[in-house]
Amino acid sequence: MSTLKSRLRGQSKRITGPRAAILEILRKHPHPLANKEIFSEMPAGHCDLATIYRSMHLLERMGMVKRFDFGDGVARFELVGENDDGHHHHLVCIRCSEVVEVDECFPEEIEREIAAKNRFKGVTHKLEFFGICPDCQ
Amino acid sequence: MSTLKSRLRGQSKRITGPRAAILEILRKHPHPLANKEIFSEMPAGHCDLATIYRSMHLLERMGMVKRFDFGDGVARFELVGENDDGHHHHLVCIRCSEVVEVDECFPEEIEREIAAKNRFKGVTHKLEFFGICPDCQ
DNA sequence: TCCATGTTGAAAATCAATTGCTTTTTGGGG
DNA sequence: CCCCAAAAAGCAATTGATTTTCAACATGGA
Repeated sequence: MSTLKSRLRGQSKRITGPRAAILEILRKHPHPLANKEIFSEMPAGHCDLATIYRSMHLLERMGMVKRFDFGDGVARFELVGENDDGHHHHLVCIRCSEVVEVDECFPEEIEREIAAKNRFKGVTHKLEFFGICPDCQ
Repeated sequence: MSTLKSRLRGQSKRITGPRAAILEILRKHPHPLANKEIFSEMPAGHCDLATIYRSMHLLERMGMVKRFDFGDGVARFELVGENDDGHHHHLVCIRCSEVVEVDECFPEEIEREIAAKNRFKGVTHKLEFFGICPDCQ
């Protein structure tokens, strides 16, 4: 949370109730959360949904959260750890939507080859796995 | 086109102007097209956008087109070749949106490991690369 | 404490995609 | 070649996620 404060201050952004609440909610959830889910986790006098959308953009720009796309038209966010760029992938059950974090990543050498072959710079990737979880089989 | 006819007939679906036009447009475009792009490529008395949306669902279900998601909230489609499941990936320029087809794929062995480790069945993946193309650097 | 500026709430606006419903087409049968 | 039921298209309205507008409000440095 101190990280949040210093980073926000560094950009003359303010520490507000909604922002702190959002980070608190993300901190206690191990999986990517949709804005609506964050919204419904909001304690009591919850804030406006638009505020959550705005906050997520801010936090994403600051590199404090990472956006994930499971292809269902809903953006989900995860807190990014201290010394971590948040780059990782997921295995999602197409039946129940259970999400498992995946440690494996696309091989760097191959990515470099792809970049070189096409003369692209700054190449990254988005990768998510889909399947049927043990409970849904 | 003959494939289209036989496949459509086989499911008591009809061969209509809009469907033929859509496939014709996809055939002459080597890259994934958004529904709106297909719409604007429509000759003269173009059909309704809703018809394109409905047709894409049908063609996707029939395995004649493949849906791709570049993370910008717009679905794009590509024609699937005869003896091909259409599974491949793209390298997209984040500046000008140029798209290059990528032959490389996520290593099967690793995908199998991921599936096994988590006891998931029927695991597949969505993978797209992003970077800056030669012209935009 | 005061003030400039960043933020929020609330409602309206966007945008892609979907759906309801009426009118047209398509294609097998006569 | 014409008829008809079913499939498909046109068109308008709707949904859902996300964004924006704008007035009211809160934060933090002076």
